Amino acid sequence: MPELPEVETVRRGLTALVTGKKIKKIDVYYPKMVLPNETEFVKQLTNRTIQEIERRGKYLIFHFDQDVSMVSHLRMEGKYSVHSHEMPLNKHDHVVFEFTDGTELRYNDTRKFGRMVVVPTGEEYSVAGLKTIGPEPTPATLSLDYLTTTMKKHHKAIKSFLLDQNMIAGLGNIYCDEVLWLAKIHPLQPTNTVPVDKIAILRQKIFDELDLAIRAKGTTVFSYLDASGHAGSFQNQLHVYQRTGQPCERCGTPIERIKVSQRGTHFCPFCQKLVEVDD
DNA sequence: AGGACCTCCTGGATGC
DNA sequence: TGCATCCAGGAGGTCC
Repeated sequence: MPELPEVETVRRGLTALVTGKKIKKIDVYYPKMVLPNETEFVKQLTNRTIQEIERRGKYLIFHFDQDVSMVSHLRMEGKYSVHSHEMPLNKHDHVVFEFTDGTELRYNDTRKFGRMVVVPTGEEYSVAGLKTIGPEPTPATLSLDYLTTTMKKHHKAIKSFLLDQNMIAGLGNIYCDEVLWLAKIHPLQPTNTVPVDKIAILRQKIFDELDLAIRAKGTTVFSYLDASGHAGSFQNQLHVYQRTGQPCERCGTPIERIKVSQRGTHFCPFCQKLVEVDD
């Protein structure tokens, strides 16, 4: 499931592969995937040239000439790849952008959860999801003050808080579990009961972990690959995610798995104790 | 505010 | 072996 590091890896790969290319033709094999509708999507993007690819949280934003942009979310299993026009399509290739140079950008998505929205440049943030997105998790954009203030306002489980893209952008199931283990916070700890010193540690762990993961070109889970078809390697640096029953690297206690916000959640019951706090 | 649950999807795992 | 059923999950939605 691509999260911030994986989407950033895709953005970098695609930037190198398709910047400057002009779209000649678009084939949509699963119309629900493109918005506002297939006709408008194809009309707006045909003959446009890709100028820049941006990322915000887990969203990719393609900027074209003529003030046209496309907001793309990979959701669970979305993948972009670049091939020559002659290469046969793969199963689950749903949208194909054919360029004037004989190559094409293909969007493949087994579960069909991904969506692409074409909008006038400047209106990207009117797209649902981006409209209310929280700060980017970098030292410059996610201040300790914001995090402390916001966390004091919410009573829900810290894992649910971290997963909420309106609170902080970019974290998904894998990195939430990882940063909570790193910061030694129980995933069910009510957000407003996390002590200030722990909040500062958590914030720093988020920055460090995302930096590390981006440097490893993301985590490869199931079928996820980057834009050039290469697998990331960060799965080798995970401490708790999908390690149920294996010993905690710090204390040896078997990692446990529970459900939080409908998500499989992994943690060390010894290192990450639920702290009772009156509030 | 936030939990509980549903929907969208498919393939891999599990059950018998 | 084969068929049925369950499960995973990001985000958006409803209901209470």
